[in-house]
Amino acid sequence: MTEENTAGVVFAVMTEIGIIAQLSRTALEARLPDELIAPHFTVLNHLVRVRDGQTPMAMANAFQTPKTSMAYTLKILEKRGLIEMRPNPEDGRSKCVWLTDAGRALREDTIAKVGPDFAAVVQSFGLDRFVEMLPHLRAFRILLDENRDETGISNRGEMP
Amino acid sequence: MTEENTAGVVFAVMTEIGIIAQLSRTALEARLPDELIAPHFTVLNHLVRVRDGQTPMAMANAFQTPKTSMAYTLKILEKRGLIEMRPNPEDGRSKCVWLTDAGRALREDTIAKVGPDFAAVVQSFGLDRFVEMLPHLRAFRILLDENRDETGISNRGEMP
DNA sequence: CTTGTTTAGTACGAAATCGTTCTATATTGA
DNA sequence: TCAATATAGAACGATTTCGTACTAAACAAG
Repeated sequence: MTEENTAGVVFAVMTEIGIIAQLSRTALEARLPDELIAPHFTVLNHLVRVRDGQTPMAMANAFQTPKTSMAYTLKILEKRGLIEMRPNPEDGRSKCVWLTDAGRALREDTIAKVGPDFAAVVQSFGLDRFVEMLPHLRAFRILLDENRDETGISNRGEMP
Repeated sequence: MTEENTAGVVFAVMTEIGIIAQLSRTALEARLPDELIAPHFTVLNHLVRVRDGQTPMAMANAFQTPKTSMAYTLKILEKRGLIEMRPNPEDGRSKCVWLTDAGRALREDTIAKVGPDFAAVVQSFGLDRFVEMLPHLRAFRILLDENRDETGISNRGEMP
C-alpha cells in the first residue's frame, strides 16, 4: 500500500477498482431476476453499449473470458428470450448475437432499479467527482484494452 | 451511456470499473502459478492489506461472497501452505486465518511480476492521473462498503 | 481444384461457486 | 441454570466456469 512508487500506486488503484467492482456486482445481482446473474446482464449491456450482431467469439474476446463460458451464458440468455442467435451470413462457422426487445427492456429496467441503490452513496461522494473520474477511467480502460495480449492467455479469443 | 443525468454517469463509471477489473483479473492470473486463480491472490492480498487473524466469516463478509465459497478458497490456500487456520481462542465455533511466510512471499512476487505488465499502459496514461484518482476511488470504495446491506443479500456474512 | 492449416463453435469432464441444510458453540433471557 | 435463539463452519448437491478435445467451415499454398 505504499504510494511512493509507480508499482505501488498502480496496484493500489487496481485493488480499489477490484473491490468496487465486487461490491457493485453484488448490488447488481440483488436487482436482477433470480434466474439471472451478473454475466447475463453484462452481456446484454455490452450488446447495447458496443453493438449487437457480434459473434460469440468476438464477445469472448471482449470479455477476456473463455469461449465456452461465453457460449454457456449465451445459451441461457437465448433460452430466456433475451437474445437471438442467427447464422452469420458472412461466415458459415459462426453466429451473430442479437438483442431481443425483451433483452433491451430487461437491461433498461435493471439500470433503473440499481440507480437508486447507489443514490445515497453518490450523493455523499459528490456527483462532480464521478463526472471528473469518468473520462480518466474510460481512457485507462481503452488503453488497457489496446495493450492486452501481452500477457499470453489462450482460449480467450484472439483479436478479430 | 448518456452522461447528462446522475444515473447515467454512475452507471457509466461502474461499467468502466467492471471492465478494468476484468482485464486486470486476467493479467493477474497470467502471472500467478498455474494452480492458483485470482480469488486466491485476492485473499492473500486482503490479509496483508487489512490484517490477518480474521475469521473466514469476516472475510466472506468483506468480499461479499458466500461463506461456502470463501471456505473452499481457504481450503486450497491452506493445502498449498500459503495460510494457516488456527482455532479462535475467543470463540470455539470459529477459526482465524493467518498468513504463512510462503503466503506473504507469493503475494510480493506476484505484485512484482504484474507491475511491469502495466508499465507501458501506465506510462502512456500518466502516473499523475493514477495518483490523482486513487484517493477518489478509495473514498468511494469506503462509502460503498459502509452503505451496503441496503440491498438485502443473505448468505454473505453479516456485519461482525 | 486440392491439401494442409487456421478458426468458430460444440461436447464433455473437471474445477469453482453457490444455496441449503446440518452440527456445534455461543448468546440471550427468563 | 437452562431452554430458546443466533452464529460459524462443514457437508452436500446444483449451477456456473473453465480447459481440452472434437467438428465443420474458411483460408492459404501449391
